[in-house]
Amino acid sequence: MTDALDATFSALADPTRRAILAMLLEDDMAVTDVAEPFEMSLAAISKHLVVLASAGLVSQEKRGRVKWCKLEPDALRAASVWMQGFGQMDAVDLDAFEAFLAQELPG
Amino acid sequence: MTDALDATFSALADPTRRAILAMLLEDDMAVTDVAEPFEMSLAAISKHLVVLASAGLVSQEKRGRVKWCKLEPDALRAASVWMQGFGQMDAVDLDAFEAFLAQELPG
DNA sequence: TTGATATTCAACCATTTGGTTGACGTTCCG
DNA sequence: CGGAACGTCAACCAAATGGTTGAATATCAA
Repeated sequence: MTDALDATFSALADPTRRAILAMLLEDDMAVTDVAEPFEMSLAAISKHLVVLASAGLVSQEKRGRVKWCKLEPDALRAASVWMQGFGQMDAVDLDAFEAFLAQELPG
Repeated sequence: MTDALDATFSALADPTRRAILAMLLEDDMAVTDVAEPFEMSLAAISKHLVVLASAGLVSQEKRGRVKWCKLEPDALRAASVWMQGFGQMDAVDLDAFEAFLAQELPG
């Protein structure tokens, strides 16, 4: 029942996780290096990365001891489309956007 | 410390709240009418509207007995900008986007 | 005034979330 | 081999979240 948008938005709701995404925007990083600037345990960052990965926002690949974390911007696309629809209320494609939204309506 | 993006994204993380926003996209509505299609108490919907309102995604104006709920698409703009940055990683304005992100990086 | 409608408040509950610490399994290096 | 680095797991904790019910507060209408 957990929608992909649920996972995406709740992953984005935490400032630590958004900061991680911003760091990964510049480069792929090891878990330890992701954790370095934060005043928080490595285990906590590891958990945040699990959340980001299970939302598809980040992929992780283990090479040797090191687990490399990579930003996956495609996963943001659906959520971005969702949001842009609200910003463009007066645009011509409102019907298509509402059809997309209708998938989420109850009943 | 609670960033505006925190509030926006965590408000959007709930499917009931996203559905409410979709309903309000079509028209302003009273709280009771917002609640009608959901299999959930009115009090629960009232709480969801408080969350949406405190994130600035919805405004509420009481006229008589009825509290009218109105979509506020502007509040989505900052979050939308944030997300679009990730989708446009190869765009020229990457520097400006990173400057914006830098506000969220830890000290 | 009496009663129905609209909405919130308060108390409560179960579950999830975001963090900690310490032990653990891997992998590299000397 | 022995130790250090990388990362996760497990148990625990406090606080937040999402829901319930029942009482309370306004407002309209007869």
